[in-house]
Amino acid sequence: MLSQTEENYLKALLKITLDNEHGEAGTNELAASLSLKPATVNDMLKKLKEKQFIAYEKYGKITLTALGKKYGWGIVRKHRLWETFLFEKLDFSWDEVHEVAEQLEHIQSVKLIDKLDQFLGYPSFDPHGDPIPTHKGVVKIQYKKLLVDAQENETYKVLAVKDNSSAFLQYVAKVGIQLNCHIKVKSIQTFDGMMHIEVDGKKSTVSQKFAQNIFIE
Amino acid sequence: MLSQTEENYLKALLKITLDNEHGEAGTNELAASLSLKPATVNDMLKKLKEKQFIAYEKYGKITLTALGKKYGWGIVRKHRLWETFLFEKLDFSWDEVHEVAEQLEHIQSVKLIDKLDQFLGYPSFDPHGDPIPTHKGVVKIQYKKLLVDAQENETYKVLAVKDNSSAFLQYVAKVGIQLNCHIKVKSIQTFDGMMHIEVDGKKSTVSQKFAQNIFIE
DNA sequence: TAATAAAGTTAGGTTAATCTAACAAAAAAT
DNA sequence: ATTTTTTGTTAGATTAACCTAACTTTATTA
Repeated sequence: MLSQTEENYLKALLKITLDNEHGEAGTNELAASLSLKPATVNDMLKKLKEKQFIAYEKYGKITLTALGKKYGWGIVRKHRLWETFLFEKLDFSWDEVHEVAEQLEHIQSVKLIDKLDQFLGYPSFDPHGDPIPTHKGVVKIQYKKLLVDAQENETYKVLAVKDNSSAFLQYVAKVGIQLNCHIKVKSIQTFDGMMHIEVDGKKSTVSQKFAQNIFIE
Repeated sequence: MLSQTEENYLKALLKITLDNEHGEAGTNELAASLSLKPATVNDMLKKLKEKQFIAYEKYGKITLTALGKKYGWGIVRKHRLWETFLFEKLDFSWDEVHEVAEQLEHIQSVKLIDKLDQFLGYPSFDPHGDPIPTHKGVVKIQYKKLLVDAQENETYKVLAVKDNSSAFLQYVAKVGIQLNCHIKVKSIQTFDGMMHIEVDGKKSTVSQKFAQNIFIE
């Protein structure tokens, strides 16, 4: 069985390798993502390699093995199911679910997760619009289009958010954006990418950084 | 904030001090209850005293302070609410809830527990018939009568069970005993306390040890 | 009450997960 | 093609939570 710490490493590695082109991660990158020092991470990498969760040579890049991906996706599944539970059943807000799910994702009980899945009606997406893997394994629905790629005078539907930090999600909520809502792009400032948008009749101006974190179609 | 380990010590101490006459516990007793060595426990006792959760002098008995009791009951509350959730909402059986609740009780989020309490309809008892403390604090409903104290040819209602081990609970279920069901005591063997009982028309013979673990009225 | 047993303590050691400081290798820039 | 910067590694230390072995205090019993 994996320790909570090991689980967190696998989850972080999964995230990084999915974001990066070649499915690779580096020691410093991983350390930053876990708020740890590279030296600490280096020790753990040896352990994870030993346990066959990662493939990795000295001074080389890190990749997850099939086993590592399996465990990583398992944690993501638990995280997203718990987020859905908190949001749907316990009336947690969008930005509150993540922190508690970070703890709940480490509970060890296959039965618990499968029963929770059933109780929630086998949801396909979590409150942030991210897909929930089934108990069989990976589900990979790739959103490609971001608000930053939008064009003037077009209307788009919000599918998911990229950043799950509570600072960002509170901002998102303030602008009136929810999952599946429609955003009309009024105008885009070519100089700095600032965007004038309208959501349910409410007008706002958002930064390029903001627009890089909203998935649309 | 308390570590999971510290929480387990406080929970065990609460249990022991409630069971013992004078509200006291001993190092070896506590060690046995946690499946640890006395030397290990001794170290932790110093830490818990330092943090003002227990009162305790070298070679003396251990008692919980008001602060220690408060935390201890908080963990019991969480444990029993999660057990109720697993039993009521996720269809876990009587004997399966304990193990998973042992993990869930350590999740840190006041909001989570209060929302869970609300979601469950502010239950007063967990699936074993044990009272659930409110968010204000301690609830102490003392059952005094055990099946072992029953008399021949009388019928009793089951209020709770004392032992929560899955071996015992599976046995209880096999005999047909549920919370609030009625047990008719047909006869009692004076030599060894063996008891012939009937539950919903189903006849069984149970040992004195068994009868010492069923609360009745 | 003295001997024995039980309960509790201390000292020293282990492992997992972290750190800092110093070093080595690889990549980027001049 | 050197130098510099970035990235990654190693060595040695720390802390929490555990252990064993040896010891001390308190309680029990003969």
